[in-house]
Amino acid sequence: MTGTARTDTAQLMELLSVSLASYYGEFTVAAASENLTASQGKTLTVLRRGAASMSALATTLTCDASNMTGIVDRLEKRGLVRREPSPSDRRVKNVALTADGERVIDTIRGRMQHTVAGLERLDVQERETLSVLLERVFVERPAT
Amino acid sequence: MTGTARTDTAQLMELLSVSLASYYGEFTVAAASENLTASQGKTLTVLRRGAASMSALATTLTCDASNMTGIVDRLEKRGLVRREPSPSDRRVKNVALTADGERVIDTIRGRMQHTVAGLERLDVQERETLSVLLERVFVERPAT
DNA sequence: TATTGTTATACTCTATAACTATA
DNA sequence: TATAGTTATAGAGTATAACAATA
Repeated sequence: MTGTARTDTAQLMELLSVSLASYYGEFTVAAASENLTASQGKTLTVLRRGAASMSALATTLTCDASNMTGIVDRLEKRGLVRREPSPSDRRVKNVALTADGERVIDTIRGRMQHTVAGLERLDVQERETLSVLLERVFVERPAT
Repeated sequence: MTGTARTDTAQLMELLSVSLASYYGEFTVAAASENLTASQGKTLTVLRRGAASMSALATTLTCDASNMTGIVDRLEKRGLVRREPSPSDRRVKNVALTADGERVIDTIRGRMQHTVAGLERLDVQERETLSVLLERVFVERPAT
C-alpha cells in the first residue's frame, strides 16, 4: 500500500477541507460583525499585503475582473479602500487600503478567537513546523 | 517579544489565509468544471461524510438554514442528492448523496492537482506531522 | 413554546458578453 | 490587436422576517 490510513492523500484532503472550513467559517462570521461580506473581507485581506490593480485582485481572488468593480465600489463607499490611477499605465487603477480599512481587517482577524486559540496551543517549534509544511504544500512551486 | 518573526500568530494567520485561498480557489475551479458553484460543491463535500439534516448542513456550512433550501433544490434537480424524511422526527428532512453525487465530488477532489501535488511532496513522517498539527489547531477542543 | 423547513424579499456575488479608453 | 476597467444582464448565494407543521 502507498500510505497509512491516517496520512494518505485522500485523508489529508479531507482534514484540509475540515480545517479550512473552520477558518473560513470563522472569518465569515468575523467579517459579518463588521458588516462586511466574505468577499469584501477577502479583498481587504489581499490588500493588507499591499496595493493591487483591479485585475490583479481578481486573479488573486479567483474571480472574473468584472466582479471586482462592485466589490471595490462598496468598500470605497465605506471609506475602507481608495482607487488611485497608475502612474505608468493610464488604463490601470490601483486599489489601496485606507487607514480605516487596515483597522477593520486587523479587527476581523483579531476576532477569529477559535483559530487564534488553536494556533496558540502550539509551541514555538510546532509553529515553525506547521509554517514549513504549509509553505511546502501551498506556496512552493515544484522545479520544472 | 512573544515569538519569532516567522512563527508568531499574525504570521501564521497570514499563511493560513494564503493556504486557504489556494485550496478554495482550486476547489472553486474544479467545482465549476462540473458545472457546480462553490456552495454546491461544499455541500457535496459535507455530505460525503454522511447524510445530514437541512439545519445541520446550514450549521456546518456557516450559513442561514433558509439558504439550504435553494442549494439542495438545485443539487436534487441534478440527481446529486436526495431528501429523505427522518424516521424519528417528521419535521426533519435528511439529505444524502446519490451514487452520482459521490462520483462528482470525488472527481472534483481528484482535479485539485496543485493541492494533491503539494501534499504528495511530503514524506510519510511529514504527512503525519501535518495531520497532527491541523487536528491540534482546528479539531481539538480545549479542556474546560 | 420552541424547532424544522420553506417562502418572500432585498441585496450581494458571479460569469458572460459588450463597450470605452489606452497600450 | 490586446489589455484594463466598467456596464448590463441573468442566475445563484445570503440574511432577515414570516409562516405551517411538528415537537
